[in-house]
Amino acid sequence: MEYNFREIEKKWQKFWEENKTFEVEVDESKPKYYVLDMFPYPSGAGLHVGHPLGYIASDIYSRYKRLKGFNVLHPMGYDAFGLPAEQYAVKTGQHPAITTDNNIKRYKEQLEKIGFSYDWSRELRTCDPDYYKWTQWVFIEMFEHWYNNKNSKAEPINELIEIFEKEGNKSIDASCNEEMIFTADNWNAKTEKEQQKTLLNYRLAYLADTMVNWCPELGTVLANDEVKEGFSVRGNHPVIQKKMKQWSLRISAYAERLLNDLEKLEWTDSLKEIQRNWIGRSEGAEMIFKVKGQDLGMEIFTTRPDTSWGVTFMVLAPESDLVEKVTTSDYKKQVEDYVNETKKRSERERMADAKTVSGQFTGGYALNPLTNEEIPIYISDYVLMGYGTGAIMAVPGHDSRDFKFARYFELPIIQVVVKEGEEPTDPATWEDSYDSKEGRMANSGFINDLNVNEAIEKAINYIEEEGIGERKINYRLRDAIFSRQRYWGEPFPVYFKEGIPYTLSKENLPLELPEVDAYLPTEKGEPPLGRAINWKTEDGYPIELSTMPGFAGSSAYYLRYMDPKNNDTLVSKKVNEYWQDVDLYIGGTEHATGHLVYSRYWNKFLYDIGWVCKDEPFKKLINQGMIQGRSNFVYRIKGANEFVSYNLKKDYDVTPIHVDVNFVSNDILDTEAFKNWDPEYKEAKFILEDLPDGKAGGKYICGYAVEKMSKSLYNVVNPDDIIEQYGADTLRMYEMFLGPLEMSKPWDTNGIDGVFKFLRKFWKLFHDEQNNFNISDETPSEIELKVLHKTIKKIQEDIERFSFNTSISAFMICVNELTDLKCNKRKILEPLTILLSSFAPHITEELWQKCGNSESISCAKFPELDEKYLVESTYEYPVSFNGKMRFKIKLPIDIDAKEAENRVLTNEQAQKWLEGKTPRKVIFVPRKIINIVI
RNA sequence: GCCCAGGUGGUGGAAUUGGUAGACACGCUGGACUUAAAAUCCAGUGGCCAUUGUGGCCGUGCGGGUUCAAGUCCCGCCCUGGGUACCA
Repeated sequence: MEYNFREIEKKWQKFWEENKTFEVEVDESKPKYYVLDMFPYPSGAGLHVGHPLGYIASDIYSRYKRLKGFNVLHPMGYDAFGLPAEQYAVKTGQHPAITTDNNIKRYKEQLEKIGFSYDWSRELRTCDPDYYKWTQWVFIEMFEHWYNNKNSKAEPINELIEIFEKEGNKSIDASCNEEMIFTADNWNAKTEKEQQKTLLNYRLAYLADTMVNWCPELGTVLANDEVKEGFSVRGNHPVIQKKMKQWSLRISAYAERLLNDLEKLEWTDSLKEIQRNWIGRSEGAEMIFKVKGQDLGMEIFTTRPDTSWGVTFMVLAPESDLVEKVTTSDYKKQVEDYVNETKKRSERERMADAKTVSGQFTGGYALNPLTNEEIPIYISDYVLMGYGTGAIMAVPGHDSRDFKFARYFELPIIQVVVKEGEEPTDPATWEDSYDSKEGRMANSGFINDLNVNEAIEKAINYIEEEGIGERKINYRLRDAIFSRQRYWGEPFPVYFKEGIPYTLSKENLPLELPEVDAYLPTEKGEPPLGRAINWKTEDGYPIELSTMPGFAGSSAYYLRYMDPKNNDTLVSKKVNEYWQDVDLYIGGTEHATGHLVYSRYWNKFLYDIGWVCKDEPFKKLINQGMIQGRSNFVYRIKGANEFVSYNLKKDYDVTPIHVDVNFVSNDILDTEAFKNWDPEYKEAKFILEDLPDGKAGGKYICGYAVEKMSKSLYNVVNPDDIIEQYGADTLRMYEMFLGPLEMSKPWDTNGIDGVFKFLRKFWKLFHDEQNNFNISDETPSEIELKVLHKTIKKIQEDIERFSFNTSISAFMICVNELTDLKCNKRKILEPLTILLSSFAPHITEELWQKCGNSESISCAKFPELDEKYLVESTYEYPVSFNGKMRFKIKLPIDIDAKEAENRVLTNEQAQKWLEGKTPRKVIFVPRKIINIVI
């Protein structure tokens, strides 16, 4: 029988489904292992060949762990809320639920063809009310907790209220929005409404006026990670800054833990680095500069309090509340004009303009608390409201932006740091500020002559002693904006009473997404939920109109997979204690600052309140590389319907045109398919390569380029087509064979034949020349056992370090060797089949069954490595002279250095290279090399 | 600007701890089988030079260095990809 992959793959996919082969339950008798893929957003385009790369890798690892005796949880689901389905709904009127459902069906069909070992009974989708009930539930929990900095932990808001009632808030160290000190009496005298307003400043999920990224085109606010260089990540629309009342999650409270706990994780250094930069910890001091003639302080943050003697002016962000207060009447008009101008400019414009200096003097002066000198206060858009305090002390001598500003407005520049061993120079002669991370202090009072690090310490201590300010650690990480003015997302379980938000009772969850007549804002400019009929509580209070963002549903999905059908809780304690956390998480690096930060935060919160037993969700994480497209080009002669082959194009004036890669194989164009592609090319003529005999009329060779895989570049390859032609086992192995998992690489179908040939060769080992199944029960020879055990060792090591491309070449070597040995012995082929089964599950199930096994091969045991078959009695040493390999010599494995030297030097070939000289030195490295120095 | 990866034949890549550079494939060339094609099988394939054969020199982005020995370690540069940014 020939290797009929179509029949075999269908048969075993059906078998796994019917026998629930991969469904798992809590089983205390076995160790657990949790392998997770980042679940996909089911887009309308379906999967291309790049998407399954990570899924294949995780599936190989899952199947391997199962063979090793682990109880493996390996689920799949869909991140189903999101913008594209909603935009499609706006265009066509089709309900996003229907679009999403169709897309999911297509995804699942495609995924099932690849033969993954998912436990499909645990499948979940974030748009399912039974699922988002728990997203809403966690939101309510966050609303009901505050962050206690003293314990570095989230605690119930009720306990906070008790403290307020007894002693006010003076002993509280909370992560909160700006808050005045109040006493117990103050608190108790507040009305319910006032108390609720105050509590909102403490809640981990809070409603507040915030500067937000507003995207007018999408009609919604976006989180920082959803904006890149002033444009929305989805759709690439301009984004502006705007103050709006929005829900936020107090993720900044967790900044320190999110940063420190990175050390515990087995993630790549580059990914940890991205998160470290995103969290952006900087150490320094917060200082207060008094405003001259007013009872008013300007709070600033600096990492360099040592340069305080070099401060010659102050700058406020135009959006700062202080602007109005410090501005004198003489400058009111100019300041207002400048503020209005900045407001009009988008973030993008401000950035593009980074080189032009702009700003405005306010007329106000501040007092430098260290020197008591008067310094002018300016406003400028190079100071951002969102970082630090929205105000800076400017040190033009040692900061390039301050330097440019000082030059422009002709403000004084003072040098306070001098490079070691140099003398101060006149700043008037400088072309730029002097980078001052190292050096010695000058012109700086009592810290003169100290080096920078000592000076920083001494300055901070002084500032604290004098009550000017305090040591402070600042984070770049902002609270996560949690409202979206969209339809297709989780509704907030929140209603408003006198404008104050209250959460629904948990018994009433899920709060289901209501029907609307259109997926657009209302005439009043409210979000689409403003169109919902009767969108209020039983008591008639209005319900929140925004919905939650995409990352809400993906923040705890890994927990829900553990216990997906539980109606009483997100995940039961017992189940959580068994599965614990994700042992291996595979997905793209694009989630580094979004999902991977949010879900760590979400998980830490659930850990604080005792719902989960691990404070980090993903122990080990691997980022698979992107599969890029490999586009092909034809070269059209300008003004003609004639195409010239790649190597001849230099003689013509041509335009390169993308051609569908499915008409091209090994860069050779199928000219007939090309003619039929588009009526425009029906009459196309071709100038072909020369044949070897010099005559024209050979092939049409296309050019190529590596680009993004995209429909518009005609370089999309659909896994369904590959499976139809070669089978899923070939697809799986070829995707792994392409190169290291983490590396980005172009998809090139050309090499796939090699893998396909390998599987057929493997199949042939089990069959005789007439294609009859034929294996022997003879005892294997030493050499056959050596081939097998060499392969067991290599495969095991490679899988453990996720080096799947090298495992595949090891399989190829093994099958080539067994073919040469004409080995068809059961004792060799059965263990080899198990080894291969995580990579190529269908063909191995089939052969396993033909060998007479009744159970699925996934229930087999991974073959034991026996080192005794690998023991060698000799080793072939490479012998090099002055580092250059010259010949090889076979020597006993246990030979000592002296004996080896003897044997080598007396060797005939060595004589030739010694040229009669005596070697100066002989280096003998056992089982490695012999090097002779002459 | 700053931070992180990476640069090896015609192509994808291998070399796990400093120890034989180019495993395994693709492609290409030649051959067998065939009326022919496909499939399959066999041989060759880093570059240059020499040759009846044995062979020699060069070679892992560039320039230096350490070492008996460097793709691998160190210093300086160039290039590609990714992250991030008026971050005080």
